[in-house]
Amino acid sequence: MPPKTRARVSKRAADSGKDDDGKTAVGKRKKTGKAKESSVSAGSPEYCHWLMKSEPESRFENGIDVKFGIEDLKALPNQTGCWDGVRNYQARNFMRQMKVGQLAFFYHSNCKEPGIAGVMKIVKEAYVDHTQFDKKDVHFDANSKPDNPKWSMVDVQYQRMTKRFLPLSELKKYHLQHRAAGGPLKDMALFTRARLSVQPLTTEEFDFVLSLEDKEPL
DNA sequence: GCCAACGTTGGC
DNA sequence: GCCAACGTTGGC
Repeated sequence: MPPKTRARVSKRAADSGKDDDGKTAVGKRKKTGKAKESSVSAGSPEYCHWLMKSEPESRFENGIDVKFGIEDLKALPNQTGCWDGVRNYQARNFMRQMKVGQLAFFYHSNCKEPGIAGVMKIVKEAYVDHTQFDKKDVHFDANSKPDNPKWSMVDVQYQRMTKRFLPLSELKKYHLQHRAAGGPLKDMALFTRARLSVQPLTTEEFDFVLSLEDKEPL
């Protein structure tokens, strides 16, 4: 059985050279079992902003620490890393829609204070996540074969910290307000698709969240 | 540590 | 292709 873990990033720097060409992941893919694969072509909106979750606090999975917070991304060469370890089809499919230059929130999950810590940029589009073939990796997937890889990743580069940390609790208050009275966060995936580790934001959602930087905490 | 929510698996 | 059982996510 494939590991069904939350999305997580390794401490690996992204520039390690050997990546199978970045385009294979985006093109045709075989149907893989029963998981629903949303497709861009089927009239779904094309998103251009994202939110990606990772855990900033130490947690051990099979004896391996999966901690990877925004400070860890910042510390990598070129402040760039590959977002490996995503083992959920919807999350993977969103990564496959990402384009170079697009912005994503770095979200801290499963920690003291969950919320948005900073902004990063997509610097390489989807390509094969090599950790799926690595028996020693937490995210090894015995069902995935190199001639038909299941999982993809993108490279992200640190851009900046948000001017202040934007806690989940605050975002949730806005979400509830907006759901009741209308507003940009009424359908935010963070709340409507709670467990999705890579998720899209509309421009309105993204801009509204960024505008909170300059506001007093709610 | 609890547990609700929800994605995935597998029997039928 | 349905759906109950199972396992994981992730806030609290």
